[in-house]
Amino acid sequence: MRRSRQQRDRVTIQDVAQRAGVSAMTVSNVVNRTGKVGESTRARVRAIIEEMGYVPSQAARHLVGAAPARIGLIYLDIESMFLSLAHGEVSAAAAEKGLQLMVRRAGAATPDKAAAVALSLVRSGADALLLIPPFAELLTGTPALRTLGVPAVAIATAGPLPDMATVRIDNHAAGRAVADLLIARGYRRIAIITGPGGHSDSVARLDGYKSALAAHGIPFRPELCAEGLFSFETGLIATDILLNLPQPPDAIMAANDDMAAAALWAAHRRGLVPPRDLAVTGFDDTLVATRVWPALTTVRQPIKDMAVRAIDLLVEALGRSAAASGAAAGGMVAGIAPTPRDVVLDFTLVERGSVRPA
Amino acid sequence: MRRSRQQRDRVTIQDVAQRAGVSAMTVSNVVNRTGKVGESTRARVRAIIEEMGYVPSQAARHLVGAAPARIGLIYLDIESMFLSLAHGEVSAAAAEKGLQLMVRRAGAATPDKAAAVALSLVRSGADALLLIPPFAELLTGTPALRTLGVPAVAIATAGPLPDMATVRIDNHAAGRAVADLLIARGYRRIAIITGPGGHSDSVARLDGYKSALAAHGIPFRPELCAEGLFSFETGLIATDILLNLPQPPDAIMAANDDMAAAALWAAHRRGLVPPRDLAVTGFDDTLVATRVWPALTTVRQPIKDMAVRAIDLLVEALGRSAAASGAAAGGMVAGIAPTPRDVVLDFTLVERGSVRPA
DNA sequence: CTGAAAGCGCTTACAG
DNA sequence: CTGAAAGCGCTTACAG
Repeated sequence: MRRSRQQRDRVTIQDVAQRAGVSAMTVSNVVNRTGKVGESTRARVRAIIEEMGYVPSQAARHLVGAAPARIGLIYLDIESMFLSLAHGEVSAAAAEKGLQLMVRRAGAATPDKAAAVALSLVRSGADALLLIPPFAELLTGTPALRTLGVPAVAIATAGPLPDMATVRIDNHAAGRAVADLLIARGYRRIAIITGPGGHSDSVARLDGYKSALAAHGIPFRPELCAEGLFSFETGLIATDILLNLPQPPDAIMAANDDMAAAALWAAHRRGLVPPRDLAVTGFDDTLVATRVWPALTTVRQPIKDMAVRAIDLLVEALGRSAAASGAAAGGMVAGIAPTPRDVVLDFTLVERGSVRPA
Repeated sequence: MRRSRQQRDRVTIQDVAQRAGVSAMTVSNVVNRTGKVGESTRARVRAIIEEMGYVPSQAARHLVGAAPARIGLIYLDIESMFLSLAHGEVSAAAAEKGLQLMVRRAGAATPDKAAAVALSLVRSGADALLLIPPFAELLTGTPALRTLGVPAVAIATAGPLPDMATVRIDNHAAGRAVADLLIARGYRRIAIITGPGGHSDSVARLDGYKSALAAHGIPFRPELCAEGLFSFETGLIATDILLNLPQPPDAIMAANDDMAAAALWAAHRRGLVPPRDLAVTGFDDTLVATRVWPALTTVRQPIKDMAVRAIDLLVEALGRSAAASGAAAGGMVAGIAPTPRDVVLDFTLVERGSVRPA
């Protein structure tokens, strides 16, 4: 009489089978579209499934190893619009493909922490890892990642990585595009607030900036180069340092929108009116870009597409590893198409009010 | 030789049992701290679990109905800082308790859509529902919710609801507090941008605003009352309407931070300098509150605490329904402590630069 | 084209 | 304090 929580009105494959007068196996074959079931049987079973509201138990499918894989996501719990967007999009993309996302928070952004969380994720059954900043950089090259033995794909890295697939934009080109725009608009003392030194995407953007200056014969001045940590607060500090320079910049390129918002903030606080007195550009095109005044000219990373592509890569890698073991069992050896290891998506330079118009 | 994806190096309860020279049941009892295992056995088993890196299979636990419940979350895919924060905090709180969160997107904010998604969630195995705005209001009172037969708890509602537990702040008091502050700072033509008419939390805040005016002998003027839809764009429109009034307001109370950011934006666009020319207040204390200039004076809803409390209520309700069926089976009848149906948490009025200081 | 059997990893009664 | 047995809902070989 007593039913466990699971049993709550659950229609099982047996119920459907019995009602349809077939075996559970046949129902399973109908549900999974294996094409092994006759047309008439299939139609009848489908109708009954619909009528009874049957939904396969994910738990049971997992148990027999037939469920879609579970992918592990490590996230850093900081107030970052970009990370929370990325987190959300990955979550949506995974759900779309019917994958289960296992998210786990890393207390700090250190290789050790990252490795520990990755390990715990894999032990709990994660079949693959999806890395969002800064975890790809933290984990790449470590023995931990190799030991885990699960495929990993990273989003928004600076470039390709040897031990995982990557989905990203061309950060060098993006940095170059922003600097080119600023130069085209007549700014000449262009400062840059980079991300933390270790972040190679930030380094790539800095290089793009330098190449733009060089192309236009503008000398690179180290004092116009300030380092931030991607946070609003560090953006504020960096901007104040820049604006206190004997010859302050007329434009500031920030490595993300949060720091760009801070640059605007610091400018307002001094009574400067952007973009007249100071141009500011962001990066990522997060929600804050359109909330601040003036709205930020920024680089849109296609986060949603990146998430979708990353999930696709994961599905592919997972499928391939299954196929590989099957082939091995069958005695075959080669012929497996290589997964693209580095997907580079287009970015968009979004022009808004924080840079003066042409 | 061939192993399914599930089998990837998984250490099972059997492996541990064998190595420890006990039965799987005993290992299970150690893992689940049932207290039925002797001290020495427990210590030995624990050591072996640690050594082998055993992690129980959630799938298997689910299958036998012993796993922590799965809770369904319906979300609306709009660009709302508050909703994305709430989503994130609920996700974190659920993970903290080891609950599995099943999130599903509703295409539109209609009762039908909401009911359909809720049903699909429950059919897929959700044991309970966690409702974030606007789904509690959409679902309350509908036969759908009653039919589902799972406990539901809602976050950030205007008041208690008859068919679900609620975790919220006192919206009337919050509206009153903001208006009181504005009046104390000398503002007298205080406009308000509300949420959509249907939203009762918005109505409650409006009432709080009215009561503050009344308490200070300031007449309520309907023309100072504009309706928004919680979006930045509608905030912009509402603000322009207010600022175009023959006698424009000297302060604007917005129903959320996004619309407050829009009010600031519209003010800047006209060359007004806040808070000198116009005070603006927000609601929710989301990330944008500190990104805009000047930073928003706003009401902080304790989203994180709300999420935690909501999850706790759910766990409690789930446990109780299990206990209830157990008691029923044993022939008992009453004595079940009622779950608190309406938890009211404290809000905080956060003063920042968008209102002039005392 | 369809099915009977075994088993995924775990826990719940039920015995000792 | 400990264990043998049954079963959760599904799918994978293997037969017909």
